[in-house]
Amino acid sequence: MNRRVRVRFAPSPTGPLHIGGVRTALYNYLFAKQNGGDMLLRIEDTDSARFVPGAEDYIVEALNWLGITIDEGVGVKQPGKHAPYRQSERKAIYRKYVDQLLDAGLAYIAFDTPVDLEAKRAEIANFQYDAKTRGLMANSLTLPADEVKARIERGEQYVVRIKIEPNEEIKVQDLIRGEVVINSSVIDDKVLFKSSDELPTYHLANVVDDYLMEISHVIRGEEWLPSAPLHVLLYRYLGWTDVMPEFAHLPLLLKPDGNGKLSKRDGDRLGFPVFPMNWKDAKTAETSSGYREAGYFPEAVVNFLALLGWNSGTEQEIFSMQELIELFSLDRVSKSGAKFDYEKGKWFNHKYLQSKPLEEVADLFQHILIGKDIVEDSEKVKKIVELVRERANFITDLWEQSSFFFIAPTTYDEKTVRKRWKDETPEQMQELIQLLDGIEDFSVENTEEIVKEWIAAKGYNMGGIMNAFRLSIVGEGKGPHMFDIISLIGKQETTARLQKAIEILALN
RNA sequence: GGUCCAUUCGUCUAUCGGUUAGGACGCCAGGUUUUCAUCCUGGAAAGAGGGGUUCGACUCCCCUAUGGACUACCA
Repeated sequence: MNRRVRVRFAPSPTGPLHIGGVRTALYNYLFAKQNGGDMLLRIEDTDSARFVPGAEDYIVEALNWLGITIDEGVGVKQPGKHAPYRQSERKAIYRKYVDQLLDAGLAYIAFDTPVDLEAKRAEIANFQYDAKTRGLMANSLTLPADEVKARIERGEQYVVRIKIEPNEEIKVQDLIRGEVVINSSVIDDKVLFKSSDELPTYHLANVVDDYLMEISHVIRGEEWLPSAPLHVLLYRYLGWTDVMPEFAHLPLLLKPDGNGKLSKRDGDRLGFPVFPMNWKDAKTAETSSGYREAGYFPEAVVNFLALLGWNSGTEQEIFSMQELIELFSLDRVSKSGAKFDYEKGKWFNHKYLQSKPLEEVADLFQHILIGKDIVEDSEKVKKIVELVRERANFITDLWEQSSFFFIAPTTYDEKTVRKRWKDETPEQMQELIQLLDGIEDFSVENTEEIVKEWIAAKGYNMGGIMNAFRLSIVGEGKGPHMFDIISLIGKQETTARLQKAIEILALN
């Protein structure tokens, strides 16, 4: 079948979008764009009880930040011809299909309350609502028609369940896993619709919407694989087999340590973000950290995520979104779950930080400086960033690497002092002050030449002088080339810092 | 418990019957450097186990083990 590629990302607004969901969205997007198709965003809010305000906006903003653009649906100015794209707003649409199934005898009404079901589960081991047990329950298959009618009229709550015929091999063709076969006897008569809120459950809403929205490919997490046969059956029951989308079930993102699927809690526990952006929980007032606020570039997050479960088959590791769109393919998606390796994520960001235009990085750093009430000439900031960025993984690391350019040290790293500040040092530094004070041209080349000549002439030890010099200027034994530093902070600041170091360190 | 999916270095992965099993992150060592990083070079590090099929299996099949998902009037 040759039809337009249309995929959807269909999250449930029960909280912030988590990184696994982001990857699902990304793969959908890459697939759609590669095939010149459409990417839809549909909000699956059929569970009124779990709805979280703000979650939808969060999802839209996160996708936007990452550069995963939506062509149709929620978050788009002109949502599209299949509006609305929020399932809660599509109530009226689903009822029709529920009735169609009911009329055809492919679904039935069940009155069993959660309490009844609980009791049955306690009573019968491995209880499942299916062909074997539905005869024991209170439903339109066991109750006389007039009683069913009466109960409904009385306002009794009910659900509509799919009627699964037992003992049939249901085949699902999966683009990643090949053919998956399941016996219909192990599928239970899933609830399709609940009268309590007049809303369908995921299974029905999902199939109906995918059909109506002309979805060609369903690309979703592996957790859906077990219910895929049910969905196949639903397409059949509804008479839509010929336009059933193709399925691709993505491997899961697993915890970096131990076992299990990566969860929201792992972020706090292991100290790295599992969300694209910060999220403030309205109830607990807790904030979960996000990649954006942690200093990640969206390109790095996309690149990192793209390679968690997919590879190009080459040894290339750095890909732009455009390259990913060109190269992505579902048959190079791996089948097994991927443990989430945060260290590699850092490396990706490091790579992007190095390859970004200097102006862009400097501009981002300026914002951090402003936040610290530091006002500095942009040309100078650019030079500083140029000197220190290779040692940073994140924009936020830049401060730690360069703070001494802006603020003179007030304390001196103890270990470095012990190692680098000798008895003869104060006198040497005093001489250095004199020397520097006499230099007119404070350029890197000039100061370096003069100081080195002085060291040689005096017969001093190069390392001894330079390390003490560094300690005085930086406050510890780190940082870029000394002459680069002093040329940026200037003569006056340099000599002042030396003077101060001599005074303070003399007290030890 | 049941059903389904999966299984190559610690991690992400390449390999689509014949390779010294390759790359990347991380780790270790060396080099560069006035320091710390960066960077460069090198190194250690893998086919879960057992049966088949085959001239030949990481690769195909079966069993076992292990991991994971699902098993709600949640998605």
